Amino acid sequence: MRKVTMDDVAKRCKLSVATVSRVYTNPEKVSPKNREKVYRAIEELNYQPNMLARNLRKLQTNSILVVIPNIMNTFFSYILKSIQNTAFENGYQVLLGDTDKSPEMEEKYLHLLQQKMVDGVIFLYPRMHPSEIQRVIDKHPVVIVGHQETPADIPFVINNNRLSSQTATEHLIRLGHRRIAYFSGPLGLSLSKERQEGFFSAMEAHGLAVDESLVCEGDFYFQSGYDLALQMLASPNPPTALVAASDEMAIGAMKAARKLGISIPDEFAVVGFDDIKMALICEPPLTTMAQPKEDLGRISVEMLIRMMKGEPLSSKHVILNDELVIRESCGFHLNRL
Amino acid sequence: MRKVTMDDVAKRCKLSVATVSRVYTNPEKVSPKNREKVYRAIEELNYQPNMLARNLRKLQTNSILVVIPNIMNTFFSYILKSIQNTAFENGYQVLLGDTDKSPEMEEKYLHLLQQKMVDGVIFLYPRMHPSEIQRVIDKHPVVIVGHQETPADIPFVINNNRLSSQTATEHLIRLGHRRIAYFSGPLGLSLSKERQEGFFSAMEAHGLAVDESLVCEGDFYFQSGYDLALQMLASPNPPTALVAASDEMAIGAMKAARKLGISIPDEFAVVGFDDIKMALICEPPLTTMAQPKEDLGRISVEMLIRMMKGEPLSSKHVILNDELVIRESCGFHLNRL
DNA sequence: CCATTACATGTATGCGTTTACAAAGATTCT
DNA sequence: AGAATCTTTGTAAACGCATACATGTAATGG
Repeated sequence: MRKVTMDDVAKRCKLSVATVSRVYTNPEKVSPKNREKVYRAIEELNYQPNMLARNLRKLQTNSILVVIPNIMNTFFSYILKSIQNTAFENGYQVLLGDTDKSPEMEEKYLHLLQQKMVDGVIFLYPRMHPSEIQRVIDKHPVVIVGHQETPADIPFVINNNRLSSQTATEHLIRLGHRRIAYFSGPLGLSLSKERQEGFFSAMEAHGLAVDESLVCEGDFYFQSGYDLALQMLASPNPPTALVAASDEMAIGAMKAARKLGISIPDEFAVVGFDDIKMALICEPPLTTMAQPKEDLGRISVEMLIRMMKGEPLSSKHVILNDELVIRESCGFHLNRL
Repeated sequence: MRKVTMDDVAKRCKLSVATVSRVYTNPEKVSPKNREKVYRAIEELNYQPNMLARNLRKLQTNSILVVIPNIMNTFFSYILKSIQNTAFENGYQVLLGDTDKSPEMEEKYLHLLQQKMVDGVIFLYPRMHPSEIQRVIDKHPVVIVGHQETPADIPFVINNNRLSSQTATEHLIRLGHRRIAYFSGPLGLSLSKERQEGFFSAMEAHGLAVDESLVCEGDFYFQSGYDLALQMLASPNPPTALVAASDEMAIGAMKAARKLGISIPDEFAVVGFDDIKMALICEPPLTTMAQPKEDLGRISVEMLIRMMKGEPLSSKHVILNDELVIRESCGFHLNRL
């Protein structure tokens, strides 16, 4: 029982390869009688079309590449999951490109486009410079998720970082906090800057001074939130609340507070960003700006598919809104705004 | 700037396609002088070989499929990450197949093998029946991770569930606990059964009776641990310790304990299984059996690559040992065994 | 100096499909 | 009935590369 090709099934049912091929691509073009014969032959021989040949002939692979900073991060993997689901429903395979946040890796993966290994790519939170991206992809279908600094007109879908950060900050202000700290992500990233701006503008809008010593740059991860908070909370004039640009940092900060015997939310309120799985499970459950992860994934795939099919995009840039989910880390958790 | 093929670069440097092709596959077979010319032409034309053609010609894709129950689960995604890294280092792409634990999805993804879309697959924690797997893969390279019920001789790499569960239980026993609860995973899975056996055998070995009302079947996830513990801890005669077959369930149980005002580890000790990221971050940090996730991933890829190359396997079945990492959820956390 | 070998290159075939085109058969219309 | 049209099928040419084989050229040995 060696490899069975389309020729074999053609012989088997005494038809040409062309008609056999047609029952796959244009079943309605072949007579019901012969179609039946072909199906039977396929069944009997347990034939499966060779995708390599099909791909070469059609010059497409029906697969897309997802370039992702880190699959271990549940925020990213949630989006990835949404992407995979949507892709699968539409008959696309997804190739995984975990970059460990390295621009070099990003570029390597992008080359799969010119090599025709994938028909398109979804680029999650790129670190590469936009103009570099443009240079590499050279008119291939790409949609970017989570980053809008794209002078080249690459389609993207993002959330409204500035607004959301503002909302988070205002939540704390409304709760009576005046001395509020802010932990940002790496400021090299535009989304970090946007979120930081949102914080500043909310403070300003309410006539609150920002103590610069209370705004620090982290790296989005747990440890940095922990370290930063440990130091800050032990200082002479600690903040009463914190806006963190990621849930992990927020949770790290809470852990630091607990270590110092500072109770949350009574003595220290914190709000995070992302709504990762842990936000619900940690102690106390974290109030956070929930990003529309599912939509980010789904919409990006839908856009990409349209591009790959050469259909027009209703809009090249999609901006989604986040939602403040209030749990217990800020107090007054029964108040729905 | 149209699609540039190997013919173009051949013309450009006034050589045949054969020699151009050879600088990719057997550079040493072409004279240094011409090799240089080819390189230059490639550079000038910005040529990238078309993988579709190459794949068809060589009847292989240099990519592997990873079938995975759920990428959102950091335990799985850790292994996936290790797989991706190893694959990348060896020049392989990884295609993602998230199944949401559905055997039907598993089977669909497995078909990519016969369709030649991938050269081999790594099958993480399959739910399909082994004989079904055998039927579908039909002599293609496959290695299974985390499941050994494979009458068909498919290579696998697993951890020693029975032993580890025993070790975890003994840790609690040594700490003086006698009334110990056990939360298992779905008992349809062989690894759940193995872990449960380990628990029972440890108890028996120490002459301890197992109260059947204290062993419950969960589903590995947070919520089930929470629900089970909430009920059990509120009962008249609660256990003083718990062995959970997953970290998520363990953390769920700790959360339930906290809700009931039961202090950990003083009134209730718990040990988990897996050593997921959250185990370090949760409160208190969880003592757990750490699986060799990195090795599980790396070794499975290494085995698969050998198989794809037709090289012999030094051993078809690899069994790795877990490691008890002692943190604070059982007390006496300064004691290294 | 020619026979033998080693090396470098070119020619041409095939990998397994899809599809444009041609051909043949069935159907409709005048 | 013959022309015109539609439907169904077959023939053959790609798709872009790798490679067996043939050819040509340089190096080696007697």
